[in-house]
Amino acid sequence: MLFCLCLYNPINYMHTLSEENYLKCIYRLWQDKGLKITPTAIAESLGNNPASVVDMIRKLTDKQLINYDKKKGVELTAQGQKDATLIVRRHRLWEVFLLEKLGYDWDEIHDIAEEMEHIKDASLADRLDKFLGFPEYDPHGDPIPKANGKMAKRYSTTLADLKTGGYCRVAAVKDTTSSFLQYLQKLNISIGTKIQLIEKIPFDSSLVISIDGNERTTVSQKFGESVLIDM
Amino acid sequence: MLFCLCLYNPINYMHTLSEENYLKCIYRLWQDKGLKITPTAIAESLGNNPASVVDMIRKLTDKQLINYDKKKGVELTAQGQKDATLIVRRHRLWEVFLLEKLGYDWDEIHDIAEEMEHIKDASLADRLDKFLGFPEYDPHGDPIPKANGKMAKRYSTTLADLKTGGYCRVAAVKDTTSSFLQYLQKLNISIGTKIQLIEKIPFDSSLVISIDGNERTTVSQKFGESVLIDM
DNA sequence: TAATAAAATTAGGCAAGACTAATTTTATTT
DNA sequence: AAATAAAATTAGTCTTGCCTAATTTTATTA
Repeated sequence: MLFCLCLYNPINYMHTLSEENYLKCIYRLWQDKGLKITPTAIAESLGNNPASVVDMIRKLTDKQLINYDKKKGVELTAQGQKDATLIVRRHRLWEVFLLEKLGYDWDEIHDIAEEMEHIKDASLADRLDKFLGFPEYDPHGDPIPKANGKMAKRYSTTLADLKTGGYCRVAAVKDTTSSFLQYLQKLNISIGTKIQLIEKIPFDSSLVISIDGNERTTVSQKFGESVLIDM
Repeated sequence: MLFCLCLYNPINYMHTLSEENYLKCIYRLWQDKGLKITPTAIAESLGNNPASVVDMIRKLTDKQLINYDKKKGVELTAQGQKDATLIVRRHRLWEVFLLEKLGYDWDEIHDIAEEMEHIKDASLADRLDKFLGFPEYDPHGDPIPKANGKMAKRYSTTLADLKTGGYCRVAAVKDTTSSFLQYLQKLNISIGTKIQLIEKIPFDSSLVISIDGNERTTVSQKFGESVLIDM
């Protein structure tokens, strides 16, 4: 009887804090680029040692949340995708709550949501979603996965991809560090801000832009690659 | 210079999950009764082994959050009281949020708040407090500590203390297990419900009561001792 | 007061999840 | 293809926070 249970319910739905953070990290790497997800990439992303990552890869493989193949790298299983999506859903919903309901600033919410996303209750995300009015995007412009796992369009074109003279609107940000978000605030850029690319400096790919039709400002290539746009 | 830092800033404001749970437990034992707080009492309350408690007593003593004396038992230092009060404040505020904003039932909120109380952000409790309209009591009738540490009256008289024929109103509950709260709901008892004690059975101290003027019901002594009243 | 019971403590161990150092495997150059 | 560099892996260690078992201390009772 116990054997049957093991056969048909092989998934352990409770994950540790650490497991959840690895899952989320793998999910993010998978979404960000189509690249192979290596232990080194995960280690860099989490600020951990590759040796620790190898340990966790074994653990998550045993729990059937990922598959690991030296050639293909790490891949989320269907269950792993589901679980990671739920964590991301909770994270983004809490960000909306913190900004809209508690009045936090743009640059403060990420770190707090980083803790709140791990609160485990079967109906919490759905209740919060309803309470917030089923938002489609979080304050950084990232789409919030729905209860069924589906989500709105993810923006992938960056300001650095815009061609000279072109116009765009800021759709999302690729970086959630407070240093970047505070810089954006200083430049008066938020989600929806209209930007024109005036010139691209060949030497270092710096961008000369006009924010909301105002005077020109120069920003770095790194900056341009961190701003996702809608054309 | 480092030495100076140690001298004047001896308190470590970041506590682990486990440390916070011990602090909260000690705080509760201290509030519940004026009894000596022994390692065994803490162990029972947390469901841990006394040997583990002794380890943590050493750790919390080193962090200057408690004092331990074999004669007097465990006592919270001023800092320990402050930190424990903040955890309790967060717990009770989240309970209000979960019930009022997310529509959870009375018996579901305690366990979730048990996780949420550990979210660390300097202004979170104060923002949540404001968002909720500065509630005085949580859904179980426990007073919510204010930002300054002060709090409204705690009820201490129980239904079992009421004298025969006397009337009271339910002010709070001493037990937050879902089995107890579901039983209360079944009996149609909530905070504010008017109860009359009709008779006390000498044999086992069972109580014959009338809820909201309705027909008589008999409840156990254990039940009576878990209901806090306002006379 | 001596005997017994209960509580507190010490000693040693275990699992999780991180680390370093050493080694093996894979990729990249020359 | 051989040499070198980089990545992956293994082995062993550390800390936290728990455990059990054994021992010591304190309380209780005959």
